[in-house]
Order: sequence, then structure tokens, then C-alpha cells
Amino acid sequence: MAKNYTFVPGAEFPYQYKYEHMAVTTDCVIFTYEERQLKVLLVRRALEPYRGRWALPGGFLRNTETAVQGAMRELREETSLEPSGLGELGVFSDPGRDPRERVITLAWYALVKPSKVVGGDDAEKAAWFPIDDLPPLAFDHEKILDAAMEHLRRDIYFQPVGFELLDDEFTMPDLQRLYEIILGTEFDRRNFQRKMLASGILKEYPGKKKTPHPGRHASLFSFDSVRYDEMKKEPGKQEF
Amino acid sequence: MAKNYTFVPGAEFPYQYKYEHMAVTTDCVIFTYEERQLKVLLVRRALEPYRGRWALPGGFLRNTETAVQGAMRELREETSLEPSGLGELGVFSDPGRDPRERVITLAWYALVKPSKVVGGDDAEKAAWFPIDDLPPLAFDHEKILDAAMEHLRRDIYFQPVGFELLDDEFTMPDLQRLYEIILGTEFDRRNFQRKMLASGILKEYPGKKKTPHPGRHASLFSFDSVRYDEMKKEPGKQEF
DNA sequence: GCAAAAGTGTTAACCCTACACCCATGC
DNA sequence: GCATGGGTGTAGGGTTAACACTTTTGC
Repeated sequence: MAKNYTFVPGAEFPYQYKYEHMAVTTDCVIFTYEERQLKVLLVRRALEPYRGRWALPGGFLRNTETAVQGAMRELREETSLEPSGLGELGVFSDPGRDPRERVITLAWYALVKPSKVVGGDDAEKAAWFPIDDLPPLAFDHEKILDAAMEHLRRDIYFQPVGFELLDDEFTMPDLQRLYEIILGTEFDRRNFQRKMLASGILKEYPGKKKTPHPGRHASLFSFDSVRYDEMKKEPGKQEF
Repeated sequence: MAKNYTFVPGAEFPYQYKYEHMAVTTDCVIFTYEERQLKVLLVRRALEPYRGRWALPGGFLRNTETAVQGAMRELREETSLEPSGLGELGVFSDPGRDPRERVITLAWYALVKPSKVVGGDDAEKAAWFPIDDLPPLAFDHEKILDAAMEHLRRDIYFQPVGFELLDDEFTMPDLQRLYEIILGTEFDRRNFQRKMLASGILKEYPGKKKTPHPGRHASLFSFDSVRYDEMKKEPGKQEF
């Protein structure tokens, strides 16, 4: 079969194809939960267009990597973060969404524990922003973020996403507030606790958490991953 | 800003770019439900690679259209079908999935009523196959189909997908069998009917359906889209 | 008449909801 | 001691799940 592309080193336009090809980028929406707030990781753009604006970490996909690998690489390069996996978010393909030329963006999302949050050394390059207090973003990244929030709201019914956003040990009120923020609702304390414990994926963790405010200290729990893996094998719809 | 691509008409490789670009295609998984079977629409490939094999309808994305528009166009060109909308399925980006060169495929899916099923005129070019009796497929299209089935199973909880797969009038046993096939489970006849009627999105339709087999004839129902639109506006998790 | 499929109603178990009281802690 | 927040138990309502008998139809 005849090759339908060629590479001409040194040419002004060295990547040459028989058929129309496209620029493809990946972007990542990385959430964490810290200080009772849902936060998202942004990077400051060093190049035009939108130079100086905050944007989702991401960049051009290389020809030898899968989309997930590309998203992971860009994320590592720009923020030193390496989540355990990326969930598929969607395709953003509006022909006018990038002023330079038509760019297809493959969006991904991940949840990380606050303990993995990058330090403040390069706060001018990468920083966490509360989801309800964001700076203006580059491109159509607001739209991508909206899609990510919607995915998060849907996933929380089927996967124990709460535990990927919290530190290894957490209190029941912390977990509850996280659910309330993501879903935009409120739960009864007692019913929430009962349902969570009944699901069987929590185990008690010795000790109490000191709170900075008055009131009884809350007990600590941790996510029982062994139990969860067993449950995943069993059939049936699972909710958390 | 300097242009980072150019077009050289007549050249062997007329599409030339400053940076690496990629071939992007769209593929569609179109389901219907007919003769008590879930079926999927396939087209026979006229060109290499995989010439003569059955494949999902799809093709190269053009630079002026969104991914959905491209998927719709290819679907129309290859199968004369125009579903009301396409749902996002995912990105297939394994570098080796196309033998010609690296191709990113954006996959979509839709549900159509059997009344829209294309006739047998060009059965050699496009045809419906039962989901559990498929010919060998081109590329990684089996993988795309698996992803589509999984999406269908998830969507059926939140959207009344059953009614997009059935004709305007249908019987309760038909609807039940459809749910059972998609979810791979069995339901109690009486409980299924009660739950469906309680959801309020069905209305009775005059007449009975003659069955080809012995047994009492089943009453007909239709989907109450007015009622459904009202319910969509109301808050709360809806299941069907 | 007989087998196959569809229509209908009742009961018990379970789950979810709403709600009240007590306990530990900081100030 | 008092305000704040956390831990626990229980009763009622609603939903789901299990189950049997009757009716209509083709052969």
C-alpha cells in the first residue's frame, strides 16, 4: 500500500499528508477536595494564544502514544502530577474553538487526594482553584469543566469517587460534605452515615480527628479497597 | 500570527503542517430492536484495508465540521439514515489500530425505530445484524461495539431509551423483552408492568397486537412524550 | 381441550425518611 | 455553662419482590 504521508525535515511545513489531517490535543480536568471545597488544577499559559491566562493542563498529542498516554504525559510535564487513571470526558471539536486553526481536543478527568496536591513553589505556573471561584479560562475550557462536573455527578452514583478525593483517613462529616457539594443537595446526617456503612466499603480507623471548631471530634474511617474489589466482581447495580 | 499549515494543490502530499497532525475518523454504532433481537447497522467496506469486511459506518472527518456533523454526514452517505441525535461513545486512539497510519476514531451511537430500518435493496452494502450473531469486523470495531453496549446498559437507567428502539406502538411484553436483552436479566411480568405504568411516561393505545403464536393478544402502549418532557424539567434522579 | 402467553391483585420484606436525644469539645 | 457539631436509635410510609389464578388465543 502506498504511504499517504511524508516528513520533510527542514521544510517550513514538514508534516505532509495525502488527506486532510488535524491538530489533536488532550486536556485534563483534575479535581481535588480540600478545605471543604472542590478544587480544580489549572496552569498558566506561557504561549499565545491566551498567553498569561489560566487553562486546563494539556497539549498536543504525539503520533506514537494513545490519547490517555498523551494526556498523562502533558499532565506530568506541566504539573508533576500522576493520577492512577484518567476517565474519558468527551471530544471538543467545534471548528472555531482555537483561533490558530481547527483543533480537536480529547478531554479527560481524574480525582486526586489532597496529599498529592503540588506545592506552592511554582504557584505562578500551576495552581488549584475552587470550582466556584475560577479565573477567566482560555479557549472553551469553561465548557470542558462543565462537562467534567456533570460526569463527576453521574459517576458518584456508581463509583466510590469520594474516596479518591479524600485523604486515606477521613471523617463521615467530611465525606458527607463532599457528596453534598458535588450533588448540590443536602443529606440527613444519620441516614447518610447508615447508608455509607451499609455499603460495606468503609472500615473504622483508630483515632479521632481534631477539629478546629467547637464540637465533638469525629471518628475516622478509611476506604476498604479489598471489600470494594470483591463487590465489583459481584453482579448487580451498585450505588454509593 | 503565522499560519502553521498550507495546502499545495496537485502535490503528492498536498496537506502540509508545521506540527504533527493526525487522521481523524468518526464511526457510528446504530442500534435497533426488531424480531425480538437487538441489531446493529454495518456496512461492507469497498476499499482496503479490510476490503469486503463488515464495519461500522464512518469515515474521515472534514476540517469544517464538528465531530457530530461528520459522523452524521458519513452515516447519511453510507446508509441513508438520519437519527435525531448522536450520543458520545468514546475515543479510540491506539496507534496500531489502523494498518495504514495512526488514526484517531471518535465513536458515536444512536437508537432508531425499526420503521426507519433501511430496505433490502442495497443489502450487500449496508445491513442489520443481531448483536449476538455478528460477522468478523474490520479494525477494532468489536471493541467499539462493546463500548456501545456498555453505554446502552448505563443509559437505560436514566433515559427512556426503550422507546427510541421500539415502534411508536408497542406491547408491554415487547418492552420488557427489550429491557431484558439489554440488561441481560429477567423481570417479573407484573412488577415490570406496574413500574413502567407508575413512571407515567406510557399511555394506552387503542387496539391489540395480533401475535403469531398462541396466547392472549397484548394491549398496545405508546410513549407519552408530553408527559416525559414535563418530567425532565422536574428535579431529581429519574429512572426508567 | 390444551398449551402458551397476557392481564390482574395481595402480602411481606425491605429501604428510605423523618425526627429527638445524648455526648464531647472549645471558648 | 453554653453553643457547636458528632454519634446513635426508632417508628411510619413507600417501594420492591415474590407469588397464583384467570382470560384469551392458536392449534
